[in-house]
Amino acid sequence: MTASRKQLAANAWGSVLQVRAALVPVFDRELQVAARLPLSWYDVLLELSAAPGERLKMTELSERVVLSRTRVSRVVDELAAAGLVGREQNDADKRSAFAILTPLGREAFEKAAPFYLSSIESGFAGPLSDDELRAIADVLGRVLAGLPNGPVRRPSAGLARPAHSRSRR
Amino acid sequence: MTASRKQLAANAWGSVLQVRAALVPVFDRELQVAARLPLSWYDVLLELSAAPGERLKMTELSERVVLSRTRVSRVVDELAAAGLVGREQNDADKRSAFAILTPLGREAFEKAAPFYLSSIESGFAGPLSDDELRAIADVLGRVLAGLPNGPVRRPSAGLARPAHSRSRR
DNA sequence: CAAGATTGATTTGTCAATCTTC
DNA sequence: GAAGATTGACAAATCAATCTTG
Repeated sequence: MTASRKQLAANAWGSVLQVRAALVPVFDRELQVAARLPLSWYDVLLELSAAPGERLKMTELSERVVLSRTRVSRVVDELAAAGLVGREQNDADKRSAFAILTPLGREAFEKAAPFYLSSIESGFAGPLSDDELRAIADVLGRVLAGLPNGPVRRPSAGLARPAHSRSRR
Repeated sequence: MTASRKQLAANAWGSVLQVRAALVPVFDRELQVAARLPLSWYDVLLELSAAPGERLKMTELSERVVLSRTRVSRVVDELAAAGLVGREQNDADKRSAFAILTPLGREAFEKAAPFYLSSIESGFAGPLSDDELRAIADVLGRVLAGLPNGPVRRPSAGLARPAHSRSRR
């Protein structure tokens, strides 16, 4: 049974859907148990940690996080209420404001990250070799690069390096 | 900059999240425009088409479709209201009922499938070789196989072959 | 009382309208 | 009047409780 191009494509796409559907709820729970953070919070903290000055405009944030602009507004509200991020005026353009990581937020993220990374290893990466992981990131990265919106690359989704080490674009 | 195992894992996982987040809304819209079907309907029709007798118990259906048991109940309601699936008694076990594809449902699915497959090609598979598609399905398939719930394999997510041609496991 | 399935309440996420600043 | 962002109305998805049959 030689699979047609369409079948190959559909199988690959289907596997992406299934893996994410199976794993997201698991990771979310594990994170909540281990670090009291919902995945959506973690994602925002991660992106802020990785950003220069630990701050991003809302639009930038929603480009990086896998969340809509609207949703980001709400999540940042929640995070601000919890004291994990703050909002700061953008003097150059008063329409936009920065979301900025607080010390508490940094601490929360740094505590949570190892748990999340360990979830990824045990639920996802476990049975895969380094080369296979590289291949996935590479191949799916090319898919993203080909999309209208341009490549919205994330920092490793795990531990952020110190802010100044990232430049991008 | 040699990436650590954890970074590799996080990157690969992140790319899965991003690809699915970027593409699902696009495919959903394209399907609605082309065939007046939401993706969730399509998914159910697909699984029923691929099932022996074009019928499945609700639990079986929710194992195959990327939807919760609850959600499947509701989607099947909608599909039944639209005349695309019917419900049928299971005489062997009256607790459960079958969802079964109607002729109208089969027709709707067969009309929609080419559009969906073409979305997959243009939005996802486009820049990838056959081997790369195989690699993704294979590697992510192994991830799924390693999960507690056991591998929930889907039929090709595209065109279903006639019910009797599927046996597998 | 466990398995299969559905329903009601709640949460989560999105869309359209709005407000402010450029 | 367009860009950046938030808010209220709505749809989608999940959780807990329920009902029925085994």
